[in-house]
Amino acid sequence: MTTGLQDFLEDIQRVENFEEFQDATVKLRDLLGIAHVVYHWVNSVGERFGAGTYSSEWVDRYLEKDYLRMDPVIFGCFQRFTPVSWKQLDWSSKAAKAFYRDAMDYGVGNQGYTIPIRGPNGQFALFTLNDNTTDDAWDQLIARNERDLVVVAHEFNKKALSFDAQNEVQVGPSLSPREASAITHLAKGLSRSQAAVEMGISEHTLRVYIESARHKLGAMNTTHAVARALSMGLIIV
Amino acid sequence: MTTGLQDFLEDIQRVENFEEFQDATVKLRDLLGIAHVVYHWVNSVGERFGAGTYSSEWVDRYLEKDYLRMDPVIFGCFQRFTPVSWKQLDWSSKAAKAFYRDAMDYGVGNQGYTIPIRGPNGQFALFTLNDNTTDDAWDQLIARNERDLVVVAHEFNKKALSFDAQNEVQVGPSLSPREASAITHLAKGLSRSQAAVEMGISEHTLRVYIESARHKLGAMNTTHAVARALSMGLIIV
DNA sequence: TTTACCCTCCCCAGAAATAGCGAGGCAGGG
DNA sequence: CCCTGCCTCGCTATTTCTGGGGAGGGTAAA
Repeated sequence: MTTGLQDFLEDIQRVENFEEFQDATVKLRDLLGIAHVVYHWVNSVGERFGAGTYSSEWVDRYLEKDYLRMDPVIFGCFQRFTPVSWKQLDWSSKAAKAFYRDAMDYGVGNQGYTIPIRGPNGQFALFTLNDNTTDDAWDQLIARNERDLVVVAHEFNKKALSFDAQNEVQVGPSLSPREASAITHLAKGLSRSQAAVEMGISEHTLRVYIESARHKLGAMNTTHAVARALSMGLIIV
Repeated sequence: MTTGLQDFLEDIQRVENFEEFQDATVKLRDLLGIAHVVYHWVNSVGERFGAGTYSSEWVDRYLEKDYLRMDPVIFGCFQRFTPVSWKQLDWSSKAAKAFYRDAMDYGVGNQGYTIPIRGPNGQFALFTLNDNTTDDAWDQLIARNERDLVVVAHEFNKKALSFDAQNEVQVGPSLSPREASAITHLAKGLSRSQAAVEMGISEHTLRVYIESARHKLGAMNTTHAVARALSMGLIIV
């Protein structure tokens, strides 16, 4: 560790509740001398959890306007493994530009760096640093802390997951091999009859797998089941 | 960084092909003075990519016996976010015990530490350290390198992903807001009629969006379209 | 201004999926 | 040994989707 982040890691590990978690984001912000530090996650059921230094006005507006569905940071990170500087993202669409302007108006800085983190059952979280500064200054800050930040982001996520585990006793469903196979074929676009041929079983049997998978996944129909299996990482197309 | 892993990180970043990737695992093994270092990724469909210091006999046997389906390391890591020591896993089932004995016979050490890593589109990889030593010695080694190893694991995965990306020339399609919205509702489990109500339009209109999205995505049916939109990261449920 | 894409609405017939019931065999863990 | 979970197959009626065909108006870029 080349900066003071080493000590900060110890702090995170002592976090025991949401308030302390929130405090940790503030502390990290001050430590780095930047405008904002934010952690939030989106899970496959649509629940959300977040902490950070954005103003509550901005958070409310973000939710109200459903910016989640047009935020280039979300989209960019969703398709990527590596952290991204916001500059690298595609802000060309009209919606994205409007969103960007709106964010600035609510005190979000022009420079951002977001680390995507993925957990079990399709959990997807983002850890973001934000500031108002020049490209050069920002790049230097990132370059200096790049590796440590990955570790910090993971520690934040670990904590967030541990909070969540208290509430949810469930470990997420799992599919039997045949169920997974059936759902996978459907996700590839095969009809039930085609999938049955592919698997060498009767369509009736295949249907039982789909039904069974549907129930395990708590899905209302086949399409929903496929969507859930995909976002929980139970199948891969 | 508290160990020599700092320099090693530079090495990984210079890796340009599979041979160098493989060499990097060997180098890390020697650096840490342990028996094995292995990176591999799992793709529940069966595709795999891997590099490491396990003997080819063991790798072959692993595949031949389909150990992927009963390996407690795979299972454990799949449900977890944090790295695990193999000791913490559940080795109580008959199949797991047989697998463990077999692994020992093929030169795998009794101590293991595996870091799960998840990427876009349900990518799931494992980075494993392995050695033959006492519990105490192993715990100390891990404690000393815990954080650095997370970074190292991520660098390995980044490289592996970049090799894979060379093969795929993807310039995905994009959906119009209404199309994306329609597909998102279907992915949430709504029927066409429900989704139409939700969007405040007629079911006929909704159908046009779905059709249009289907064509853009090159999908054979609605389920396929939803699956593609999800795995391309075009929608978020 | 033209072109292109987006949003909205309509009809119909055939294909496919769904919900609800059933049955039996086989393996593993407690 | 029993129980649970998995794999396999069957029937029927109802609902939903799919694949064609239309039409008109809006906005934005070329």
